[in-house]
Amino acid sequence: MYALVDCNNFYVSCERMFNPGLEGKPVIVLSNNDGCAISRSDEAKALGIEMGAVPHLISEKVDISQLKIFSSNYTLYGDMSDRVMKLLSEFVPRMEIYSIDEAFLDMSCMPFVNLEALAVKIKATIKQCCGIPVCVGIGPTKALAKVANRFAKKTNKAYGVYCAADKASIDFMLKQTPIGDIWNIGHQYELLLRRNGIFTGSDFVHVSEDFVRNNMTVQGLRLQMELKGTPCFEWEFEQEARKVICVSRSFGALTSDKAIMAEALSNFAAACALKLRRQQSAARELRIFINTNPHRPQDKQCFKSIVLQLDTASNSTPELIKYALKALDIIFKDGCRYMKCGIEARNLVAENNIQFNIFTAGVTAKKKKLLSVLDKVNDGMGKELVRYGIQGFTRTYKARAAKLSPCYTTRFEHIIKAND
DNA sequence: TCTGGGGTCCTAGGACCC
DNA sequence: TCTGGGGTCCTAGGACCC
Repeated sequence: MYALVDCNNFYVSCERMFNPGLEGKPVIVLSNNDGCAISRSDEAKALGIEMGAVPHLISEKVDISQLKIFSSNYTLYGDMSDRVMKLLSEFVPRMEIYSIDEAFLDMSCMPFVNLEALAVKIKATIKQCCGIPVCVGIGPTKALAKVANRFAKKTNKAYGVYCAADKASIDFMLKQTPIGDIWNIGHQYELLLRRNGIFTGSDFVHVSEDFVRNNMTVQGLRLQMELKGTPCFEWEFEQEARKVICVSRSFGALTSDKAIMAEALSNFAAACALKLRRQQSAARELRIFINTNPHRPQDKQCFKSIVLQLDTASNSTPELIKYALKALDIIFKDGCRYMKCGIEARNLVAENNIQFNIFTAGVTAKKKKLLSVLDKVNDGMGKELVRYGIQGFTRTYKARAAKLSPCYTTRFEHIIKAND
């Protein structure tokens, strides 16, 4: 049996935790660069604010003075997520962290436990210890646990638990679940299925396997099996090494200044190198890209990217910066107003498995030591103190984050003060 | 003024091999 | 009429997730 625990409106709930005045009010959290809404309180949803809604359109629709808006504060959300996950891990022998606000719990080795009662207890504990409301769905497969979770949220959020452990409760749930609400059925598949008269989870389960295979690939077939009760999605208890590592951001303002782009790209390359070192990988290939704003048809458009093969696989900050700047020299064009750039490390190998050549073998150990010292210093400080010159200090490209809340749990100077 | 960022998996089709 | 057959590897593109 699987349980899926999912935090309700997670980012909004994190903001509310440290700002109780937000309780009962419409609250939204914006994406990077304050672009669009990515987390909404129930009150904000009730006002008709959609996922992905952009602020200037929201202000046309609702009374903006009533709405509390926040930039996303990933430091805070990441730390709150760690706390929730740590608590969850105390209830079960094994769990899989699925995303920042969701985890699958392994309930298969608990034959004498009342799973629904356990779920109720988990929910209460997370609320009490972390201040975050969650819902729990239970089912014999991951997909059914997912559907059960959504069902709990929609039908009885206050109780927040649905146990789809037997045929009757599974059928009951699938009949009431619109096809588009099922995990792994996105917009395109929803349209396709509706065109073919499939409107609910229950309809989908009864469609022929051939139809599903032909129209939705083996992934669709696996999903159908899961909804019928046969597990096809495996446990992933250990976080597998990433196959691609990408760092990219939109700028706070459009720019045609190559120096600014170089600064941005250097910082993204440094972040990318750090991520590579954290998972003990090195890249054999880098893709560097720069984009103008596709939403401005009046501007000259430029979408350039280039893939560079590295002589020797690398996760070194100065190396990646060097390649990034070389790439920028090749693809940068004067006269375009750029909105975004990024770097993607691909074709990764294990760090201790790098094929050196005759020129690089000796130097690398020394470089590696230097970088590990640099990482240690920066880690100890909780922020990036030691940097390369090209990374700069202006950060003029920086994304907008006009309504950022404090890092309540990770910075001493941001800790809440109690009035005496 | 103005639309996120970071991932995964699968498939079709082309290049190339014997 | 009739232009091999069976592989591998790579890439681009499309679907999905939070």
